[in-house]
Amino acid sequence: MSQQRQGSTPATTGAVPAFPDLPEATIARLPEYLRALHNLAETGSETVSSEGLAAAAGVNSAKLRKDLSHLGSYGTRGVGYDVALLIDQIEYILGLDQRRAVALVGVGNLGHALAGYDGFASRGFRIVALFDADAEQVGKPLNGLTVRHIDELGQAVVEEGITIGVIATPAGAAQAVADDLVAAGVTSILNFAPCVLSVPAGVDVRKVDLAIELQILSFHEHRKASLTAIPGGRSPEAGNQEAVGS
Amino acid sequence: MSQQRQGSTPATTGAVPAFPDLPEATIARLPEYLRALHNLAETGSETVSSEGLAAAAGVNSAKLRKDLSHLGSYGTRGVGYDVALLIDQIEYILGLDQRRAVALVGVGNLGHALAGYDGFASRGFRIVALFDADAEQVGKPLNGLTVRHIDELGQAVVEEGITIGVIATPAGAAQAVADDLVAAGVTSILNFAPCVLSVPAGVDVRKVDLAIELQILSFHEHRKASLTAIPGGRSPEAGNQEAVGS
DNA sequence: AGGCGCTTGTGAAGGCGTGCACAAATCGCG
DNA sequence: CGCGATTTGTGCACGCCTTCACAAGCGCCT
Ligand SMILES: NC(=O)c1ccc[n+]([C@@H]2O[C@H](COP(=O)([O-])OP(=O)(O)OC[C@H]3O[C@@H](n4cnc5c(N)ncnc54)[C@H](O)[C@@H]3O)[C@@H](O)[C@H]2O)c1
Ligand SMILES: NC(=O)c1ccc[n+]([C@@H]2O[C@H](COP(=O)([O-])OP(=O)(O)OC[C@H]3O[C@@H](n4cnc5c(N)ncnc54)[C@H](O)[C@@H]3O)[C@@H](O)[C@H]2O)c1
Repeated sequence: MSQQRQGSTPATTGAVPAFPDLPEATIARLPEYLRALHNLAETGSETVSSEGLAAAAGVNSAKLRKDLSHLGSYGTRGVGYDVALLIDQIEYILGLDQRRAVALVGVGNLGHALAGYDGFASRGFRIVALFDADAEQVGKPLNGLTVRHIDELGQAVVEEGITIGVIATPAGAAQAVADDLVAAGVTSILNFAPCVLSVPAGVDVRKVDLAIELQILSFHEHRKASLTAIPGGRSPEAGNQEAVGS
Repeated sequence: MSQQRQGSTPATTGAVPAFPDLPEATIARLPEYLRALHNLAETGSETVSSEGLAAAAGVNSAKLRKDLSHLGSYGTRGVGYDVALLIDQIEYILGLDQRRAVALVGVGNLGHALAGYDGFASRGFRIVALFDADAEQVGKPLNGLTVRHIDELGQAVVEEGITIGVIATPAGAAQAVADDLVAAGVTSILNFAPCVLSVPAGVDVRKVDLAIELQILSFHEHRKASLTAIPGGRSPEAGNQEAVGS
């Protein structure tokens, strides 16, 4: 019922580690560095110091240096990092030089926005197929693609070489869609539905839940308010305002 | 019948610490617990064990117990947790009993989807105002609200009691919008634009970058592929290219 | 050629988070 | 009323991550 998180992969062969196993925290920051580097490249910068790049990415410079050191030594002491080289390096590590094919399932409110988003194409991805279960949607053109029925998923995954699936269906359908994606051969899923997905080992799932983000912000608002306000905090039992329901 | 006092919180003022300072990691999981609890409540469950709730939320049960223990002791040994009580408790901690007012800036592709999303309303938030800089958009009705010009932001924040702002504008405009939001009195920002925002201390920013999520998945795809493939990894300097699918 | 200033790469320390394992507490039942 | 089954709450150890601080390396200037 769990997902992701393989145990430590012990060295199998004594082969050269062509693929350094980076810390998860580092991996999560590489895309941010990459975006900052692309911005720098556009402004004509040839090199950048760890301090400069760290500022552009919003992180500590020591952290950035340690992150990059995991990829190898691509900086020059006294000078900094070669912007173009570092871009290639990070894009290679992230596997972006392959322009991965992505399938989007659920062409509703959110799905439409995602399908029309050009920020994916510019950052290494191609949405190559759209799916929905609603007969009303199937067949409609959308941003150069035609919405297909979910039954064609398996076929499309093979034909288009899809490795990543995006779920933008209601929560109730998300697990079924995930099962379909896995069955079709997809091994990475980005889930926008507010629910926990169960997938086999070897399949990676990342979840984006906007309501959770807002709730975290709400907590900090609450905390900030309780500090500036009168110290007497109240107890939650008193049900004056109705609670949220769903 | 209410106290969330920590057993050992010495060395403070005599004031009661109505607000336990939870670990960030715990805070980030509370919304997930809350969602799982609402699901359980709908199925009629009165109580739930840490094991059961942990499974529903997709976490380790020990972790869940430790998280909840930070809120106080709201479980009963040998029985489990009272679902309704725990919901109230978490909603109180997260400050959701106030149904926070949210402003959405940028009514474009993504903004339309967000404005029409009912998942916010059902989880403690009210989008009370929509803003855009485009004269074309201003004045248009959208999901019961009228799009207003960004200049009216300051006024609306006061009138509507807005504490959270959502930025759904292009990256180039995001910093300016953030400045406007802060100037208007907003102290929490959810940013969808792919850029780093600079805000004064005391203002919280959370960022959602979908391309980053995909890139992290891409990394794992790349890693998985490099394991199953021929061990001889290549160096990225060689500017070759390989495409998936065809 | 040599020195100087700048920047990287990293050892070490500390903090945070996780998960195990178990004592304490509670309920149900005979 | 006591006992066993069950489940919480938590002490503890371990590993990951962050941050500091600095030696090593590089280029430039004199
Ligand atoms: N709209 C937003 O801004 C937003 C924000 C955050 C999260 N979400 C989440 O994203 C998901 C989609 O939201 P939405 O507003 O687009 O909903 P929606 O109802 O507008 O769209 C859902 C789409 O999924 C399709 N669908 C349903 N079952 C399917 C199945 N089994 N296979 C394929 N397609 C199926 C429907 O036909 C519909 O077109 C929801 O889980 C929602 O909670 C949406
Ligand atoms: N569309 C998506 O699915 C998607 C996904 C991920 C991230 N994003 C990001 O979200 C942001 C919005 O994306 P989009 O596709 O909706 O873009 P969009 O161009 O469709 O919409 C942007 C809107 O912002 C408005 N705007 C511009 N400058 C403004 C300002 N100074 N003040 C107020 N409003 C202003 C524009 O008038 C427009 O209506 C972008 O940063 C994009 O990278 C979008």
